[in-house]
Amino acid sequence: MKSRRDRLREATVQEITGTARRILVAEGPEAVTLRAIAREMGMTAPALYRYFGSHGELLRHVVGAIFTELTAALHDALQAVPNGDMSGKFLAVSRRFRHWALAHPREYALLFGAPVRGRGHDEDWAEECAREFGWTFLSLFLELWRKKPFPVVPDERIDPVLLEQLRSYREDVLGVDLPLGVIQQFLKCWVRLQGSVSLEVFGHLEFALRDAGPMFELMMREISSELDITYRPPEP
Amino acid sequence: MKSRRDRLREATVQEITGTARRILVAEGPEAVTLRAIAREMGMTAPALYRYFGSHGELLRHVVGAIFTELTAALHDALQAVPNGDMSGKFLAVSRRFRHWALAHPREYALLFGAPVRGRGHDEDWAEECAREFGWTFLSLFLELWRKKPFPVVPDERIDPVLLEQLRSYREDVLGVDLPLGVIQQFLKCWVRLQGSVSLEVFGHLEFALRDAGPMFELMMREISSELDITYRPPEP
DNA sequence: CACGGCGGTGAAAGCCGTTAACTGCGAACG
DNA sequence: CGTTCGCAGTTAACGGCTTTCACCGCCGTG
Repeated sequence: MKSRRDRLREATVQEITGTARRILVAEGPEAVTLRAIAREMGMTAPALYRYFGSHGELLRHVVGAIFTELTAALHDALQAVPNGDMSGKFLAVSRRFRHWALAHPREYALLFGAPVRGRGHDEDWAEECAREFGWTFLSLFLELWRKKPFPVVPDERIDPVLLEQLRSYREDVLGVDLPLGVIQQFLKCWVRLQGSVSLEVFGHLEFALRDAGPMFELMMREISSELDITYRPPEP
Repeated sequence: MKSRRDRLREATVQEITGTARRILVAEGPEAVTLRAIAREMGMTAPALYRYFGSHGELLRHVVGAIFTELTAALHDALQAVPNGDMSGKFLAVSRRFRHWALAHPREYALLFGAPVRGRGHDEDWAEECAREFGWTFLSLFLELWRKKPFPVVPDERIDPVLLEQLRSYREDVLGVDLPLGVIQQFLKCWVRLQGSVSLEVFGHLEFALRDAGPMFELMMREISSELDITYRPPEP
């Protein structure tokens, strides 16, 4: 049972992360200071210490919130595709990820740039949100393979050093029963996907491309053929 | 003709960027403050304004210096391979890039993370260094294609939006005469290369892999086959 | 030799995070 | 109902940060 106090507190926490994020979007990451947040809320900076142990802890909380929003966006894209259509779901989630990143570059930079080190007494709430985010893509990938298996390299043809890591990831983290080649393929795809999105968002393709969309679609075509997915161009 | 004053000034500039970088490596990017640099040099912070217009300008100068060092590292790797061996050169440069990034994660983050916006009266010295860095890889790629052409998609089968951008990049920036498919292939490879290195350096593969080396080599194998290169595993 | 400009200083303004002491006010308990 | 306790918030202050300003000594040039 939540007391009135608890509800108020929770609301304040939400207001804090909300204003922090508004400042992030409007004025960039270096403008997200305790004083600025407090100012915008009609408070003073030390009051924020009633809610977060430090500036970094607050930031990590914001990171967590953004992660869950991103996850929600992916799920939204997922559900907009009819349930049998695995190819459609895969393409939709991938495109939604890129689209979200381009629409929220500063949030993306916060989530996927050089990480904010150190953790508070939340231990790892942000980490938990990040894991959940990763899981939405991974679970889709695994479902895709189960429903419509694509060819996968047998264990004997995987680099032994890599094999061992894949195995421990499967056992210790996933706890599912799958060929390790599937996990290898997942990582390959994920690296290409997030890699290309990161480069684009951070502006590292602008030296040649004003609009990297076609390059992204080209990659999606290649990935689709690797996964035995029927590629369809985006709608709009 | 450089006067004595000019030589002294240049030496001081170098000392500044040197100590800035030492602090960056030892204590992280947020520790690279004007005061810290000045302290380490036995000066006071305002003195640095004789050399750089602002903290950001100094940082961008450091970025430029690091870019040229990275470029030098790539050239070093290049020349260690006998001159005819294009496959060897391509593999060597790619691996050296990853190796340098892993050996200098903080510098890498400064160069390839979310960019430091705003420019000083240098206009774009750092940009110039970045271009030169990009050019070392691009020129190698083009030489590779000229000496041993790999199959390339004809213009008609390139996305028209992409085609236009590739064309203007070729005309306005490169000024060379090549099929646009070559440039498309270059961008595809570069995105995979830098994308995977960025993810690894920023720790975004640690959720599954402790050592991403084998994944990188797997990618190099795939790229090699796309470029008709004879893959050879790394030496050590 | 005089002097002007360059490299340096200290002080100060205005940010920042963080801590500490203090103050009401609402809720809980006797 | 009255007391008390804890929580949200304040002000003041410390130290560090960038940046500007006024000042000063010295070196090289004319």
